[in-house]
Amino acid sequence: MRGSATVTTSTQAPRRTRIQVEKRELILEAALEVFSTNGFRGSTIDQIAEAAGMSKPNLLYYFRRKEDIHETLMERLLETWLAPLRELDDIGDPMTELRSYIRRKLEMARDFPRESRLFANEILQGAPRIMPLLAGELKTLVDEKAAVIKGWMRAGKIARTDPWHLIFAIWATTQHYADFDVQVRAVLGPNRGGDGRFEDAARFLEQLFLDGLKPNG
Amino acid sequence: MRGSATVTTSTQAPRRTRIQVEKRELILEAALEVFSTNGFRGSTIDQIAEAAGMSKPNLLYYFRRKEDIHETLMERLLETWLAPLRELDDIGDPMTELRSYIRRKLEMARDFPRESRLFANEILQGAPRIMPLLAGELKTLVDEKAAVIKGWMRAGKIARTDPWHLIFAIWATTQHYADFDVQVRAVLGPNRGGDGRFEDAARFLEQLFLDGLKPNG
DNA sequence: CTAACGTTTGTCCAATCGGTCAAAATTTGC
DNA sequence: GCAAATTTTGACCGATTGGACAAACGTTAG
Repeated sequence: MRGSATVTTSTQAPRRTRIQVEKRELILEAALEVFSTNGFRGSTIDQIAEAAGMSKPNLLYYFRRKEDIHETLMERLLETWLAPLRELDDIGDPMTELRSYIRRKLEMARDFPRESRLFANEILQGAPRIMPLLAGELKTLVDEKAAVIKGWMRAGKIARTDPWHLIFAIWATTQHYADFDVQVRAVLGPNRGGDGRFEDAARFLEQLFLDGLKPNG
Repeated sequence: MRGSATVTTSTQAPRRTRIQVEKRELILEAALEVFSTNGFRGSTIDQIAEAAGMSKPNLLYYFRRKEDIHETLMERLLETWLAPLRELDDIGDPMTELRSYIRRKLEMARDFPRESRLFANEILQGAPRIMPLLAGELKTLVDEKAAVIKGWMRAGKIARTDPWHLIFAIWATTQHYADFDVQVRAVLGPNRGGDGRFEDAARFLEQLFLDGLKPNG
Protein backbone atom coordinates (compact mmCIF):
# COMPACT_ATOMS: atom_id res chain seq x y z
CA MET A 1 0.00 0.00 0.00
CA ARG A 2 2.74 2.43 0.93
CA GLY A 3 5.20 1.72 -1.84
CA SER A 4 2.81 2.05 -4.76
CA ALA A 5 2.00 5.73 -4.38
CA THR A 6 2.34 7.03 -7.94
CA VAL A 7 0.81 4.10 -9.78
CA THR A 8 -2.34 4.71 -11.80
CA THR A 9 -5.26 2.51 -10.99
CA SER A 10 -5.40 0.10 -13.88
CA THR A 11 -2.65 0.58 -16.48
CA GLN A 12 1.12 0.67 -16.33
CA ALA A 13 2.62 4.15 -16.15
CA PRO A 14 3.55 4.91 -19.77
CA ARG A 15 6.98 6.26 -20.70
CA ARG A 16 6.78 10.04 -21.08
CA THR A 17 9.03 12.58 -22.72
CA ARG A 18 10.15 15.75 -20.95
CA ILE A 19 7.64 17.82 -22.89
CA GLN A 20 4.83 15.44 -22.06
CA VAL A 21 5.55 15.65 -18.36
CA GLU A 22 5.69 19.44 -18.44
CA LYS A 23 2.62 19.97 -20.60
CA ARG A 24 0.53 17.47 -18.70
CA GLU A 25 1.38 19.30 -15.50
CA LEU A 26 0.42 22.58 -17.13
CA ILE A 27 -2.91 21.16 -18.22
CA LEU A 28 -3.69 19.69 -14.83
CA GLU A 29 -2.98 23.00 -13.14
CA ALA A 30 -5.26 24.82 -15.58
CA ALA A 31 -7.93 22.15 -15.27
CA LEU A 32 -7.88 22.40 -11.48
CA GLU A 33 -8.63 26.09 -11.77
CA VAL A 34 -11.42 25.62 -14.30
CA PHE A 35 -13.05 22.48 -12.87
CA SER A 36 -13.05 23.78 -9.31
CA THR A 37 -14.98 26.90 -10.23
CA ASN A 38 -17.32 25.54 -12.92
CA GLY A 39 -17.72 21.89 -12.07
CA PHE A 40 -17.07 19.08 -14.53
CA ARG A 41 -20.00 19.56 -16.89
CA GLY A 42 -19.77 23.33 -16.56
CA SER A 43 -16.19 23.35 -17.82
CA THR A 44 -15.17 23.13 -21.46
CA ILE A 45 -12.00 21.77 -22.98
CA ASP A 46 -11.55 25.13 -24.68
CA GLN A 47 -11.51 26.91 -21.32
CA ILE A 48 -8.89 24.54 -19.96
CA ALA A 49 -6.83 24.76 -23.13
CA GLU A 50 -6.88 28.53 -23.04
CA ALA A 51 -5.97 28.61 -19.36
CA ALA A 52 -3.08 26.27 -20.16
CA GLY A 53 -2.00 28.44 -23.09
CA MET A 54 -2.49 25.90 -25.84
CA SER A 55 -4.98 24.93 -28.53
CA LYS A 56 -7.75 22.43 -27.93
CA PRO A 57 -6.40 19.75 -30.29
CA ASN A 58 -3.02 20.17 -28.66
CA LEU A 59 -4.52 19.59 -25.24
CA LEU A 60 -6.32 16.53 -26.55
CA TYR A 61 -2.97 15.18 -27.63
CA TYR A 62 -1.96 14.90 -23.97
CA PHE A 63 -5.33 13.86 -22.56
CA ARG A 64 -7.52 12.07 -25.05
CA ARG A 65 -10.78 12.73 -23.21
CA LYS A 66 -12.01 15.48 -20.93
CA GLU A 67 -12.82 12.85 -18.35
CA ASP A 68 -9.20 11.66 -18.30
CA ILE A 69 -8.09 15.05 -17.02
CA HIS A 70 -10.68 15.01 -14.28
CA GLU A 71 -9.84 11.47 -13.34
CA THR A 72 -6.12 12.17 -13.05
CA LEU A 73 -6.89 15.25 -11.00
CA MET A 74 -9.11 13.33 -8.59
CA GLU A 75 -6.59 10.55 -8.10
CA ARG A 76 -3.86 12.97 -7.10
CA LEU A 77 -6.24 15.01 -4.99
CA LEU A 78 -7.44 12.18 -2.80
CA GLU A 79 -3.88 11.21 -1.93
CA THR A 80 -2.95 14.63 -0.54
CA TRP A 81 -6.42 15.28 0.78
CA LEU A 82 -6.44 12.37 3.15
CA ALA A 83 -2.82 12.76 4.23
CA PRO A 84 -3.66 14.72 7.39
CA LEU A 85 -6.06 12.05 8.58
CA ARG A 86 -3.49 9.36 7.83
CA GLU A 87 -1.08 11.14 10.13
CA LEU A 88 -3.52 11.09 13.03
CA ASP A 89 -1.55 8.81 15.26
CA ASP A 90 -2.05 6.82 18.39
CA ILE A 91 1.25 7.95 19.85
CA GLY A 92 1.19 11.36 21.49
CA ASP A 93 -1.39 13.22 23.51
CA PRO A 94 -4.92 12.77 22.08
CA MET A 95 -5.89 16.39 22.58
CA THR A 96 -2.73 17.55 20.85
CA GLU A 97 -3.29 15.09 18.03
CA LEU A 98 -6.82 16.28 17.40
CA ARG A 99 -5.86 19.91 17.68
CA SER A 100 -3.08 19.56 15.13
CA TYR A 101 -5.37 17.59 12.81
CA ILE A 102 -7.89 20.42 12.88
CA ARG A 103 -5.16 22.99 12.32
CA ARG A 104 -3.74 21.07 9.40
CA LYS A 105 -7.13 20.66 7.75
CA LEU A 106 -7.79 24.37 8.13
CA GLU A 107 -4.42 25.15 6.59
CA MET A 108 -5.33 22.97 3.63
CA ALA A 109 -8.60 24.86 3.22
CA ARG A 110 -6.57 28.06 3.19
CA ASP A 111 -3.73 26.90 0.93
CA PHE A 112 -5.59 24.54 -1.41
CA PRO A 113 -9.11 25.88 -1.75
CA ARG A 114 -9.38 24.77 -5.36
CA GLU A 115 -8.71 21.17 -4.42
CA SER A 116 -11.36 21.40 -1.72
CA ARG A 117 -13.92 22.83 -4.13
CA LEU A 118 -13.13 20.23 -6.76
CA PHE A 119 -13.79 17.54 -4.20
CA ALA A 120 -16.95 19.25 -2.97
CA ASN A 121 -18.23 19.50 -6.51
CA GLU A 122 -17.73 15.80 -7.04
CA ILE A 123 -19.48 14.82 -3.82
CA LEU A 124 -22.33 17.26 -4.38
CA GLN A 125 -23.14 15.60 -7.67
CA GLY A 126 -23.36 12.22 -6.04
CA ALA A 127 -19.67 11.27 -6.41
CA PRO A 128 -20.32 9.42 -9.70
CA ARG A 129 -16.61 9.02 -10.40
CA ILE A 130 -15.18 8.24 -6.96
CA MET A 131 -17.96 6.35 -5.23
CA PRO A 132 -15.94 3.11 -5.03
CA LEU A 133 -13.10 4.99 -3.36
CA LEU A 134 -15.43 6.45 -0.77
CA ALA A 135 -16.98 3.15 0.18
CA GLY A 136 -13.60 1.41 -0.01
CA GLU A 137 -10.36 3.15 0.81
CA LEU A 138 -11.93 6.14 2.56
CA LYS A 139 -14.28 4.12 4.74
CA THR A 140 -11.45 1.81 5.74
CA LEU A 141 -9.26 4.75 6.74
CA VAL A 142 -12.01 6.49 8.70
CA ASP A 143 -13.01 3.29 10.49
CA GLU A 144 -9.39 2.77 11.41
CA LYS A 145 -9.03 6.26 12.85
CA ALA A 146 -12.41 6.04 14.56
CA ALA A 147 -11.06 3.01 16.39
CA VAL A 148 -8.04 5.05 17.53
CA ILE A 149 -10.32 7.80 18.81
CA LYS A 150 -12.50 5.26 20.55
CA GLY A 151 -9.42 4.02 22.33
CA TRP A 152 -8.79 7.52 23.61
CA MET A 153 -12.34 7.68 24.90
CA ARG A 154 -12.06 4.36 26.69
CA ALA A 155 -8.85 5.58 28.30
CA GLY A 156 -10.70 8.68 29.51
CA LYS A 157 -8.46 10.99 27.50
CA ILE A 158 -11.34 12.68 25.70
CA ALA A 159 -15.09 12.83 26.20
CA ARG A 160 -17.19 9.97 24.86
CA THR A 161 -18.87 10.78 21.57
CA ASP A 162 -19.37 9.34 18.14
CA PRO A 163 -15.91 9.29 16.48
CA TRP A 164 -17.33 9.16 12.94
CA HIS A 165 -19.48 12.22 13.42
CA LEU A 166 -16.57 13.93 15.11
CA ILE A 167 -14.50 13.42 11.98
CA PHE A 168 -17.40 14.68 9.87
CA ALA A 169 -17.61 17.80 12.02
CA ILE A 170 -13.90 18.51 11.59
CA TRP A 171 -14.18 18.04 7.84
CA ALA A 172 -17.28 20.22 7.62
CA THR A 173 -16.03 23.12 9.71
CA THR A 174 -12.59 23.34 8.11
CA GLN A 175 -13.58 22.76 4.49
CA HIS A 176 -16.34 25.31 4.92
CA TYR A 177 -13.69 28.02 4.76
CA ALA A 178 -12.65 26.83 1.30
CA ASP A 179 -15.94 25.73 -0.22
CA PHE A 180 -18.06 28.59 1.10
CA ASP A 181 -15.27 31.15 1.03
CA VAL A 182 -17.34 33.65 -0.96
CA GLN A 183 -20.09 33.55 1.62
CA VAL A 184 -17.68 33.73 4.53
CA ARG A 185 -16.01 36.82 3.11
CA ALA A 186 -19.31 38.44 2.20
CA VAL A 187 -20.72 37.96 5.70
CA LEU A 188 -17.56 38.98 7.55
CA GLY A 189 -17.24 42.12 5.45
CA PRO A 190 -14.09 43.89 4.32
CA ASN A 191 -12.59 44.30 7.79
CA ARG A 192 -12.93 40.89 9.41
CA GLY A 193 -13.08 39.07 6.06
CA GLY A 194 -9.46 39.80 5.18
CA ASP A 195 -6.46 37.55 5.54
CA GLY A 196 -6.95 37.29 9.29
CA ARG A 197 -10.14 35.28 8.93
CA PHE A 198 -8.28 31.97 9.01
CA GLU A 199 -6.59 32.82 12.28
CA ASP A 200 -9.93 33.81 13.76
CA ALA A 201 -11.38 30.55 12.50
CA ALA A 202 -8.49 28.57 13.95
CA ARG A 203 -8.94 30.18 17.35
CA PHE A 204 -12.67 29.56 17.29
CA LEU A 205 -12.48 25.97 16.14
CA GLU A 206 -9.87 25.11 18.73
CA GLN A 207 -12.08 26.44 21.47
CA LEU A 208 -15.18 24.73 20.06
CA PHE A 209 -13.67 21.31 19.65
CA LEU A 210 -11.29 21.10 22.57
CA ASP A 211 -13.56 22.53 25.22
CA GLY A 212 -16.30 20.40 23.83
CA LEU A 213 -14.18 17.31 24.08
CA LYS A 214 -12.65 17.86 27.50
CA PRO A 215 -13.14 14.72 29.62
CA ASN A 216 -15.83 15.40 32.23
CA GLY A 217 -15.84 19.02 31.06
CA MET B 1 -40.90 43.35 4.54
CA ARG B 2 -43.21 40.84 6.11
CA GLY B 3 -46.30 41.41 3.99
CA SER B 4 -44.60 41.25 0.61
CA ALA B 5 -43.57 37.63 0.67
CA THR B 6 -44.57 36.46 -2.79
CA VAL B 7 -43.53 39.53 -4.74
CA THR B 8 -40.82 39.11 -7.36
CA THR B 9 -37.86 41.41 -7.00
CA SER B 10 -38.31 43.93 -9.77
CA THR B 11 -41.60 43.51 -11.63
CA GLN B 12 -45.22 43.45 -10.55
CA ALA B 13 -46.55 39.93 -9.99
CA PRO B 14 -48.30 39.12 -13.27
CA ARG B 15 -51.83 37.75 -13.28
CA ARG B 16 -51.63 33.96 -13.65
CA THR B 17 -54.19 31.39 -14.69
CA ARG B 18 -54.81 28.22 -12.71
CA ILE B 19 -52.82 26.19 -15.22
CA GLN B 20 -49.92 28.60 -15.11
CA VAL B 21 -49.69 28.39 -11.35
CA GLU B 22 -49.81 24.59 -11.41
CA LYS B 23 -47.38 24.08 -14.26
CA ARG B 24 -44.90 26.62 -12.95
CA GLU B 25 -44.92 24.77 -9.65
CA LEU B 26 -44.36 21.50 -11.45
CA ILE B 27 -41.42 22.95 -13.34
CA LEU B 28 -39.84 24.44 -10.23
CA GLU B 29 -40.08 21.11 -8.44
CA ALA B 30 -38.47 19.32 -11.37
CA ALA B 31 -35.82 22.02 -11.73
CA LEU B 32 -34.92 21.76 -8.05
CA GLU B 33 -34.26 18.09 -8.55
CA VAL B 34 -32.16 18.59 -11.66
CA PHE B 35 -30.28 21.75 -10.68
CA SER B 36 -29.39 20.44 -7.22
CA THR B 37 -27.71 17.36 -8.61
CA ASN B 38 -26.12 18.74 -11.78
CA GLY B 39 -25.56 22.41 -11.06
CA PHE B 40 -26.83 25.20 -13.28
CA ARG B 41 -24.54 24.73 -16.27
CA GLY B 42 -24.64 20.97 -15.88
CA SER B 43 -28.42 20.91 -16.24
CA THR B 44 -30.33 21.11 -19.51
CA ILE B 45 -33.79 22.42 -20.22
CA ASP B 46 -34.60 19.06 -21.75
CA GLN B 47 -33.78 17.30 -18.48
CA ILE B 48 -36.01 19.63 -16.52
CA ALA B 49 -38.80 19.37 -19.06
CA GLU B 50 -38.68 15.60 -19.00
CA ALA B 51 -38.66 15.53 -15.20
CA ALA B 52 -41.68 17.82 -15.27
CA GLY B 53 -43.42 15.64 -17.83
CA MET B 54 -43.67 18.17 -20.62
CA SER B 55 -41.95 19.16 -23.85
CA LYS B 56 -39.14 21.70 -23.94
CA PRO B 57 -41.07 24.36 -25.87
CA ASN B 58 -43.94 23.91 -23.47
CA LEU B 59 -41.65 24.51 -20.52
CA LEU B 60 -40.26 27.58 -22.23
CA TYR B 61 -43.79 28.88 -22.48
CA TYR B 62 -43.85 29.17 -18.69
CA PHE B 63 -40.26 30.26 -18.14
CA ARG B 64 -38.77 32.06 -21.09
CA ARG B 65 -35.16 31.45 -20.11
CA LYS B 66 -33.35 28.74 -18.20
CA GLU B 67 -31.97 31.37 -15.90
CA ASP B 68 -35.47 32.53 -14.95
CA ILE B 69 -36.18 29.12 -13.44
CA HIS B 70 -32.99 29.18 -11.44
CA GLU B 71 -33.61 32.73 -10.29
CA THR B 72 -37.13 31.97 -9.08
CA LEU B 73 -35.83 28.90 -7.29
CA MET B 74 -33.10 30.83 -5.52
CA GLU B 75 -35.44 33.59 -4.39
CA ARG B 76 -37.81 31.13 -2.76
CA LEU B 77 -34.98 29.11 -1.32
CA LEU B 78 -33.28 31.93 0.52
CA GLU B 79 -36.49 32.88 2.25
CA THR B 80 -37.04 29.46 3.79
CA TRP B 81 -33.36 28.80 4.22
CA LEU B 82 -32.75 31.72 6.53
CA ALA B 83 -35.97 31.31 8.48
CA PRO B 84 -34.36 29.31 11.31
CA LEU B 85 -31.74 31.98 11.87
CA ARG B 86 -34.40 34.69 11.83
CA GLU B 87 -36.17 32.87 14.64
CA LEU B 88 -33.08 32.90 16.82
CA ASP B 89 -34.44 35.17 19.49
CA ASP B 90 -33.18 37.16 22.42
CA ILE B 91 -36.00 36.01 24.66
CA GLY B 92 -35.57 32.59 26.20
CA ASP B 93 -32.54 30.73 27.51
CA PRO B 94 -29.46 31.21 25.26
CA MET B 95 -28.41 27.57 25.46
CA THR B 96 -31.90 26.40 24.58
CA GLU B 97 -32.08 28.88 21.72
CA LEU B 98 -28.81 27.71 20.22
CA ARG B 99 -29.67 24.07 20.71
CA SER B 100 -32.99 24.44 18.93
CA TYR B 101 -31.35 26.41 16.12
CA ILE B 102 -28.91 23.59 15.55
CA ARG B 103 -31.68 21.03 15.70
CA ARG B 104 -33.79 22.98 13.23
CA LYS B 105 -30.91 23.40 10.79
CA LEU B 106 -30.19 19.69 10.95
CA GLU B 107 -33.83 18.91 10.30
CA MET B 108 -33.70 21.09 7.23
CA ALA B 109 -30.63 19.22 6.00
CA ARG B 110 -32.60 16.02 6.45
CA ASP B 111 -35.90 17.18 4.97
CA PHE B 112 -34.68 19.57 2.26
CA PRO B 113 -31.34 18.23 1.05
CA ARG B 114 -31.97 19.37 -2.51
CA GLU B 115 -32.40 22.96 -1.41
CA SER B 116 -29.17 22.72 0.54
CA ARG B 117 -27.29 21.31 -2.43
CA LEU B 118 -28.72 23.93 -4.77
CA PHE B 119 -27.45 26.60 -2.43
CA ALA B 120 -24.07 24.91 -2.05
CA ASN B 121 -23.72 24.66 -5.81
CA GLU B 122 -24.34 28.36 -6.18
CA ILE B 123 -21.83 29.34 -3.48
CA LEU B 124 -19.21 26.89 -4.74
CA GLN B 125 -19.24 28.58 -8.13
CA GLY B 126 -18.64 31.96 -6.61
CA ALA B 127 -22.30 32.89 -6.02
CA PRO B 128 -22.51 34.75 -9.34
CA ARG B 129 -26.26 35.16 -9.09
CA ILE B 130 -26.79 35.93 -5.41
CA MET B 131 -23.66 37.79 -4.42
CA PRO B 132 -25.57 41.03 -3.69
CA LEU B 133 -27.90 39.14 -1.37
CA LEU B 134 -24.99 37.67 0.55
CA ALA B 135 -23.26 40.98 1.11
CA GLY B 136 -26.59 42.71 1.77
CA GLU B 137 -29.50 40.94 3.36
CA LEU B 138 -27.55 37.95 4.64
CA LYS B 139 -24.72 39.95 6.17
CA THR B 140 -27.22 42.25 7.88
CA LEU B 141 -29.09 39.30 9.36
CA VAL B 142 -25.94 37.55 10.57
CA ASP B 143 -24.52 40.73 12.07
CA GLU B 144 -27.79 41.25 13.88
CA LYS B 145 -27.80 37.74 15.32
CA ALA B 146 -24.10 37.97 16.14
CA ALA B 147 -24.93 40.98 18.28
CA VAL B 148 -27.57 38.95 20.11
CA ILE B 149 -25.05 36.18 20.77
CA LYS B 150 -22.49 38.71 21.93
CA GLY B 151 -25.04 39.95 24.44
CA TRP B 152 -25.34 36.42 25.82
CA MET B 153 -21.59 36.26 26.15
CA ARG B 154 -21.40 39.57 27.98
CA ALA B 155 -24.09 38.34 30.31
CA GLY B 156 -22.02 35.23 31.02
CA LYS B 157 -24.70 32.94 29.62
CA ILE B 158 -22.35 31.27 27.14
CA ALA B 159 -18.60 31.12 26.68
CA ARG B 160 -16.90 33.98 24.90
CA THR B 161 -16.08 33.18 21.29
CA ASP B 162 -16.46 34.65 17.85
CA PRO B 163 -20.23 34.70 17.11
CA TRP B 164 -19.74 34.88 13.34
CA HIS B 165 -17.54 31.80 13.25
CA LEU B 166 -19.95 30.09 15.61
CA ILE B 167 -22.71 30.61 13.08
CA PHE B 168 -20.43 29.36 10.30
CA ALA B 169 -19.69 26.23 12.31
CA ILE B 170 -23.39 25.54 12.81
CA TRP B 171 -24.05 26.01 9.11
CA ALA B 172 -21.12 23.85 8.11
CA THR B 173 -21.81 20.92 10.42
CA THR B 174 -25.53 20.73 9.73
CA GLN B 175 -25.50 21.32 5.99
CA HIS B 176 -22.70 18.78 5.70
CA TYR B 177 -25.31 16.06 6.19
CA ALA B 178 -27.19 17.27 3.12
CA ASP B 179 -24.37 18.40 0.82
CA PHE B 180 -22.00 15.51 1.56
CA ASP B 181 -24.71 12.95 2.17
CA VAL B 182 -23.20 10.47 -0.29
CA GLN B 183 -19.89 10.55 1.51
CA VAL B 184 -21.51 10.35 4.95
CA ARG B 185 -23.50 7.28 3.97
CA ALA B 186 -20.52 5.67 2.25
CA VAL B 187 -18.29 6.11 5.29
CA LEU B 188 -20.89 5.08 7.84
CA GLY B 189 -21.73 1.98 5.87
CA PRO B 190 -25.06 0.17 5.57
CA ASN B 191 -25.62 -0.25 9.30
CA ARG B 192 -24.90 3.15 10.79
CA GLY B 193 -25.59 5.01 7.55
CA GLY B 194 -29.30 4.26 7.59
CA ASP B 195 -32.13 6.51 8.69
CA GLY B 196 -30.72 6.76 12.19
CA ARG B 197 -27.73 8.77 11.07
CA PHE B 198 -29.50 12.07 11.62
CA GLU B 199 -30.33 11.21 15.20
CA ASP B 200 -26.72 10.21 15.79
CA ALA B 201 -25.62 13.48 14.23
CA ALA B 202 -28.06 15.45 16.38
CA ARG B 203 -26.77 13.82 19.54
CA PHE B 204 -23.16 14.42 18.57
CA LEU B 205 -23.65 18.04 17.52
CA GLU B 206 -25.54 18.86 20.68
CA GLN B 207 -22.70 17.54 22.78
CA LEU B 208 -20.07 19.24 20.66
CA PHE B 209 -21.62 22.68 20.65
CA LEU B 210 -23.19 22.87 24.08
CA ASP B 211 -20.34 21.46 26.08
CA GLY B 212 -18.04 23.62 24.06
CA LEU B 213 -20.03 26.67 24.85
CA LYS B 214 -20.66 26.10 28.52
CA PRO B 215 -19.69 29.23 30.48
CA ASN B 216 -16.39 28.59 32.28
CA GLY B 217 -16.68 24.97 31.10
C1' DC C 1 22.04 15.71 -43.07
C1' DT C 2 18.22 13.02 -42.54
C1' DA C 3 14.96 9.74 -41.20
C1' DA C 4 12.13 8.74 -37.38
C1' DC C 5 9.63 10.41 -33.90
C1' DG C 6 7.22 13.77 -31.20
C1' DT C 7 4.39 17.97 -31.22
C1' DT C 8 1.17 21.49 -32.97
C1' DT C 9 -2.34 23.31 -35.82
C1' DG C 10 -6.53 24.08 -38.90
C1' DT C 11 -10.31 22.01 -40.38
C1' DC C 12 -14.02 19.40 -39.79
C1' DC C 13 -17.97 16.65 -37.68
C1' DA C 14 -21.98 14.89 -35.18
C1' DA C 15 -24.34 15.76 -31.04
C1' DT C 16 -26.27 18.78 -27.94
C1' DC C 17 -27.35 23.17 -26.29
C1' DG C 18 -30.75 27.24 -25.37
C1' DG C 19 -34.22 29.25 -27.63
C1' DT C 20 -37.79 30.70 -31.66
C1' DC C 21 -41.97 30.32 -34.28
C1' DA C 22 -46.09 29.28 -36.45
C1' DA C 23 -49.59 26.19 -36.39
C1' DA C 24 -52.50 22.97 -34.00
C1' DA C 25 -55.09 21.72 -29.91
C1' DT C 26 -57.35 22.98 -25.85
C1' DT C 27 -59.58 25.77 -22.40
C1' DT C 28 -62.23 29.67 -21.05
C1' DG C 29 -65.65 33.47 -20.92
C1' DC C 30 -69.94 34.68 -22.56
C1' DG D 1 -72.00 26.75 -28.83
C1' DC D 2 -68.65 29.82 -30.29
C1' DA D 3 -65.13 33.21 -30.45
C1' DA D 4 -61.18 34.63 -28.01
C1' DA D 5 -57.51 33.46 -25.25
C1' DT D 6 -54.51 30.11 -23.60
C1' DT D 7 -51.78 26.00 -23.96
C1' DT D 8 -49.16 22.44 -26.50
C1' DT D 9 -46.52 20.68 -30.20
C1' DG D 10 -43.17 19.77 -34.04
C1' DA D 11 -40.01 21.66 -36.81
C1' DC D 12 -36.31 24.41 -36.93
C1' DC D 13 -32.06 27.58 -35.96
C1' DG D 14 -27.47 29.24 -34.74
C1' DA D 15 -24.03 28.49 -31.28
C1' DT D 16 -21.33 25.55 -28.60
C1' DT D 17 -19.74 21.21 -27.29
C1' DG D 18 -16.35 17.03 -27.19
C1' DG D 19 -13.60 14.95 -30.16
C1' DA D 20 -11.31 13.10 -34.86
C1' DC D 21 -7.87 13.59 -38.33
C1' DA D 22 -4.43 14.52 -41.53
C1' DA D 23 -1.10 17.66 -42.60
C1' DA D 24 2.49 20.70 -41.06
C1' DC D 25 6.05 21.66 -37.93
C1' DG D 26 9.80 20.73 -34.61
C1' DT D 27 13.16 17.78 -32.33
C1' DT D 28 16.45 14.38 -31.85
C1' DA D 29 19.42 10.36 -32.56
C1' DG D 30 22.47 8.32 -35.70
